[in-house]
Formats: sequence, structure tokens, C-alpha cells
Amino acid sequence: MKQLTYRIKGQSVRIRVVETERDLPEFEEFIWRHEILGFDTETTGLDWWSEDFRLRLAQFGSESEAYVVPADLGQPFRGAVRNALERVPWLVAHNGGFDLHVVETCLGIPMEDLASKVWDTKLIAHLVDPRAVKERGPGLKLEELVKFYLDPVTAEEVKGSMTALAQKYKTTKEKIWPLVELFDESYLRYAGMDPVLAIRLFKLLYPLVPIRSKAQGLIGWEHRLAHVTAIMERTGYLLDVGYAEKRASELLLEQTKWEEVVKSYGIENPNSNAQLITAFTDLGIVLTKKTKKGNLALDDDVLQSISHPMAEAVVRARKASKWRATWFLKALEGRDAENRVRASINSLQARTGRMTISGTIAAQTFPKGSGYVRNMFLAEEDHVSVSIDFGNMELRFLAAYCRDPTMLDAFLNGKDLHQITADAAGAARNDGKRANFLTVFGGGWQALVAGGGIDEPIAKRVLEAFARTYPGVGVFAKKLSAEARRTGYVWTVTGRRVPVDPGKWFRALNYFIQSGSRDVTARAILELHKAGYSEFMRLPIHDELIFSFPKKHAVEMAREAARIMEFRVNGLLIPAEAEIGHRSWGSILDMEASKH
DNA sequence: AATTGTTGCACC
DNA sequence: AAACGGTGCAACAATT
Repeated sequence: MKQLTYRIKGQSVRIRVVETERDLPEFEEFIWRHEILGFDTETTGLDWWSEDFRLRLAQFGSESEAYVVPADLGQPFRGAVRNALERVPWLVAHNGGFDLHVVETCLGIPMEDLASKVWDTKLIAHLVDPRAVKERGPGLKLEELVKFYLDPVTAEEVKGSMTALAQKYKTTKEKIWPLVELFDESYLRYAGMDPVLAIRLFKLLYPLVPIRSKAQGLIGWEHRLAHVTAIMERTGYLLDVGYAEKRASELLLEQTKWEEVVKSYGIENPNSNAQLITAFTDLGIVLTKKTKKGNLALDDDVLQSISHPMAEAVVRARKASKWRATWFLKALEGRDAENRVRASINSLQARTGRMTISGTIAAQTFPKGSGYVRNMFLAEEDHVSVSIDFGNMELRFLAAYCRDPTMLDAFLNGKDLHQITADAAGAARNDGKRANFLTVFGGGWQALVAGGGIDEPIAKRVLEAFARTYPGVGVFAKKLSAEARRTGYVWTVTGRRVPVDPGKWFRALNYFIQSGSRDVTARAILELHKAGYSEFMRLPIHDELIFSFPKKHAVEMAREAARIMEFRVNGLLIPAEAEIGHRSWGSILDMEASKH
């Protein structure tokens, strides 16, 4: 048994590393002594679905003691880890969904067997304070939380030790994981400290979760939700490789063609704004639009306004290259041996709790104009793709809680809210619609003008008409802003506490609506899980869920799933409607387009 | 050469 | 009286 120590805030942490079979009884004895332990794994990477993915180390820790087990050496170490996981009543892991994927694929313990005893410090931390570091919050990553709540020196040392390790092995922090020697001392120390930090964070953060959140059962709710999204991750999405490859090469041709045009004007790289700004200025074109940091902007908007053949070529070359790399190559490179791709579904991520999807399937940002990108994702054999989305979710949510009579009446009696707003201002329906959505974001007339196609007097008139027509919205927004100014927070109906930045009190309304709507989707996912729909769910996209249903039963299943998703908030129904496509996800969009 | 910041762009 | 909310990622540029 190798022994290492680590000092955190003057306290000594003992890290014991199992080296041989003879060390296992002591490890097992440690496991038996504890009711709750921190847990973490070190692996060859993050791609737990890959053929060559391996579990290297498994670590268990209390607040002052950790055991590191070299699972990569095979039996009997793997069995010891398996037994420990089954024996400990409670586990604490940071972003535990990942470790459960690892344990399932590498040790054969189904996620379902462990999920109910795992506390996830990422979820707990979010309920305490959801803000990212760049929002001047604690962040959600383990290292960030350690820095903010526990000990900045430790956070710095952990980070530093990985940088040093990467240097020692002449590689990057990203690529070090499969290369580092299993018994490298700084690797073992880093590995051993992780479960210790996780359980320390858990003990510190749990009492900081607002009483209200606990009373409304949010902690358990978020853990159950994370489990269902982990099931979606495990299922993955079948990729139409032929389709994706065809589109990728088609886009490469397109990209090359327009790059040639750009080059004919002496510009090497259409993605370099610096080169382009110089070139356009030399041509006598005056650029005025600025970026957020005050530099000259050269976005699509600016390029459209330039009447020079190079401007159009730049737009086309950039678009082809972005689409090829971001959507098609990403999916092709990330696929597994069965041609499935897996998203990383972060079930509780944004400040408002909104989920994000990162990694191989950036599903939340797929172009929606046609099925061009989404066509590469297929329902299972003999299945069809189904999308079920909530109708007018955020505006209905607003109406339900602000209780404005006109707005409520519109939704209760199937009237056209956008037209009502437009009529009140004597404006076009589309301007009414934009004003309605702008209210949800908390924007003023300037934002309406910035959106284009509307000048100042009309923008002002439409927003005045909005305020006059739905006075309840303004009253409600004021109430939330005042509360935010007083307390720094807005409380959602599920008992979630959302911090509002000082001086930005107007955002309170948006946070209330956005977070509450996210919770309606979250509820839908949990109810669908209970009803046995988990294996058919593919992805959540804010107000929409994507499914693969057996062709034979698609109509009934879609109808039932939509019924399960529908939910009354404060008495007002948020309806859900299903769209059934052919086999590819994109076919849903293409069928819709051909209808109109 | 690797990491970090900036910009632009895809979406709800 | 004035306030446009929430994301992730590719590529380039600047920094270390």
C-alpha cells in the first residue's frame, strides 16, 4: 500500500493507494466503516462510448482519507471497486452522471442500480448559486467550486499539478489521461483528492441549499431528472453516416469554390476579420459597426451591406465551412462503433436552470430552416422520428402568473395574441409578435429597432400599445424587479432561487419565465420516464422533446406522450403537439415545409 | 506550442 | 426613464 498525504487548510489528508491484492482487505474495511463516501474515477478520456475507453483508477474518500484503486489492472481490483459501489449506502460525486456511465460500461453495474444513492455536487451547487465564473459566480466545475467555497490554494495546486503532468509527458492537459503512468505520484495524489473534495463540498453546500428549494423537493427532483437525461445519453442517436459524409463533401466543394473567389481579390483567409477589414478599407469601403469590445465588426449584417463581390463570397465560404465543421464533421468524428452519437446533456446548467447540450450533438443549435442538418439523425429501424413541442410556452407561462385578463383571455379562448398586440398599435402582426416576445426578454423599443425592419416611432407605439393592452404584465414585472432589488433574487414557482445581477433588475421577469418554463419541460421528462417512455426519448430542446417511436404505434404513442407532457400552470394549460416524421429527424421539418 | 480571449453564428 | 433573456462551438488573435 502506497501512502501519500495532502495538506488542505492546515489539515492532513491521507491518500492510500492499493498496489497489490494484499492491500484490498484494508480498503474493504474502509468501505465498511462509512455510510457516505466521495467517489470519482480516472479514465482514458471523456468518450465512455468508445471501444478503447478504459477505467484506470477508482477513488473513494471521506473528508480526511482516500483510497485509490487501480481498476485498470483488472481482477481482483475491479471486483473490489464493484463491491464497494454496491456496499456503500450513499455516494457523492461531482457530475455523477459521467461516473455512472463509466461504471456501467467498464464494470457492468447498470446506472439504474446506483443512481438513487448518488448525490451530485454539481446539482447541489447549482441550487445554491447557479452562476458561472464569468458571471462573477462560483461556477459549477469541481475546481471552480473548490476555489470559491473550500480553498483557493488547493484549487490552484490541482490545476498546476495537471499542467506540470502534461509538461512532464510532453503533451496537453486534454491528452494526458491515457498516457500518464498508473502509479505516477502526482496523478495519484490528484486522483485521491477528488473524492475528498467532493464530499467536503457536499457537506458544505448541502446546508446552503435554500430551505424553500428543499421543502419543494427540488434536490431529489433534479437528481431524478439527471438520471433520465443520462439514460438519453446512453441511448444515443443513430447517425446516417452516408448522408453526413455526402453533405460534408458537398459543403467542402462549396467552401473551396467561394474561397477561390475571395483569394482572387488577394485575401488568403475569409475567416480572418483582420485581413478582410484591411482589404475592404483599402477598397474605400467605410466600416462603422463596432463589436462589444469596440473593434470594427465584420459580421453577416455588415457583409450584406457591402456591394462588392468579395463580400458575398466571404459570407458563402464562411457559412459552408462552419456548417461542415460544426454539424457534420463533429457528428462523424464523434460516432461510436455502431454509428451512434452521444450528446452530453447538462440537465441543470444555465443560470435559469435551462439544460444545455454540448459535445457531439449540438442539438440546441441545429439550423431549423430545413431538414438539411437534422436529416443525419435517424430513428431506430422500423421507427419514425417524432417531435413534441409545447405551444407558446413562455407567453402562456407569463399569462398564467401575471393574471393579466386580456392575455389570459386570449389563451383561454384561442385568440391570436400577436394580432391583438398588433391591432392595439395599428401595426403588422409580425411587429405585434416581436413585441410580445421582447417583453419576455425584458427589452425596450431600442431592441425592437435593433432587430431591424421597424423605425423608432412605430417601435415606441407598439410597446406603448403592449403596456396599455396588458397592464398586468407591467405590474407583475415591477413586483418581481422590486423583489430582486430587495433580496438579489427571483424565486420561481418550483422553489428555485435565481440570482439577479445588481442594476439589472428588469431581468427578473425573464428569469421567472425562462426558469419556470424549463421546469415544465423537466416535469414532462420525469413523467414520461415514469410512463415507460425513456427508451424512446432522444433529446430535449427547451420546449420540445425528440423521440424515436416504433412506426406501428407511432400515432398512439405520440398522442399519449403529448398528453403526458401537457401541464396546467396556475390553471392555464400549456398544450403539447406532436409532429410525426419519417425515419430521419430532419424529415419532420421537411414535411412541415412542404405543407405550406 | 498551448492556453485564453474575442468574434460570429447556430438556436429557444 | 431605460434594459434584449439564456446557451455552445469554430476559428482567429493575443498571450504565456
